[in-house]
Amino acid sequence: MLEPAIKKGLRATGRRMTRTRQAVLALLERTHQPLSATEIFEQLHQEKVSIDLVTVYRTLHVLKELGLVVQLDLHQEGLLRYELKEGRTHHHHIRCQVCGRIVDLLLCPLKKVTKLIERKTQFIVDEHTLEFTGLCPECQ
Amino acid sequence: MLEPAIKKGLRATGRRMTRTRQAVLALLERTHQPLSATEIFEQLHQEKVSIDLVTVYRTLHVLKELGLVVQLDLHQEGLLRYELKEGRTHHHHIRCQVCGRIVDLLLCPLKKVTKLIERKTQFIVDEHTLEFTGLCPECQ
DNA sequence: TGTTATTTGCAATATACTTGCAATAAGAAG
DNA sequence: CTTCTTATTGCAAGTATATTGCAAATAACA
Repeated sequence: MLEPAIKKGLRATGRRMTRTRQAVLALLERTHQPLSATEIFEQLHQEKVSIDLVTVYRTLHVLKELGLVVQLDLHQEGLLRYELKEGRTHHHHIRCQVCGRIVDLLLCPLKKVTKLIERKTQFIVDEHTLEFTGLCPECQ
Repeated sequence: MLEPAIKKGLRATGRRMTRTRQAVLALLERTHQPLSATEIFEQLHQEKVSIDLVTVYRTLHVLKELGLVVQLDLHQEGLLRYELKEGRTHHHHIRCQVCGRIVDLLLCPLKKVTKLIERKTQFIVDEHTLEFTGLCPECQ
């Protein structure tokens, strides 16, 4: 249960803990895959939780602003996914092109590369996307 | 001029070289930034070339199929860009968050990482996205 | 329990991209 | 150079993801 800490974060920014925010958070907590807004909407409807898709989008926006959730733009999906941060460190993902399963890669090999890019381009690097696709063991 | 070679590729797949395909190719050739479908559409219109946005999308689709063009999904843009392949090797990009300028990074640091991922996850890795955002020297 | 500001749902809108179909044009054949 | 076949185009409409405006509902404090 991460609710108490989250409630604090919400209150600190003049926001409220609501049924719908609880529902979205709880779903993200018990699902071990990054979810899209539509998937959250559909899953909650199956569970007879009444929530509008717009509210899902707005909730995800707030949770992202509070730093509770990470927004993912996986390779060749054309939509955004979200996963709970919950003390986890920066990492990347690989998605199976056949079954859609997403697996965490508990690594980021880009620290040195970022330094190199800053030296070569004179940019100040802010963020990066690094996402893989392939075939999972079951789908090969 | 890469037209003759391209014409061959088109003919070989039962396709034709048309005014619009020439126009899109020529624009990609003289522009040294990856372009989106909308940008191509607008630029050609400014140059008084009559072309429909749908045709731009379809043309890019064909050029990608023929392997003449690479499709890019940069970090936090929510649209696809295209650049001519034209003998260039696989590389990545950094985009300035302020002015939107896109600079080529003539590197891909992921060969070893890919091997590692395959070993650890048992996936067969197919493709990856690696794109950076930051501040360019002029916008800092 | 009442008050007020936040949040929600609904409808409408924005943006990127795709599809169906009749009209047009490329380019091969005569 | 004219004709014929078929790929290609433009237009209209459609799909998918995400955003915005506003009145109604609700959280949380007094």
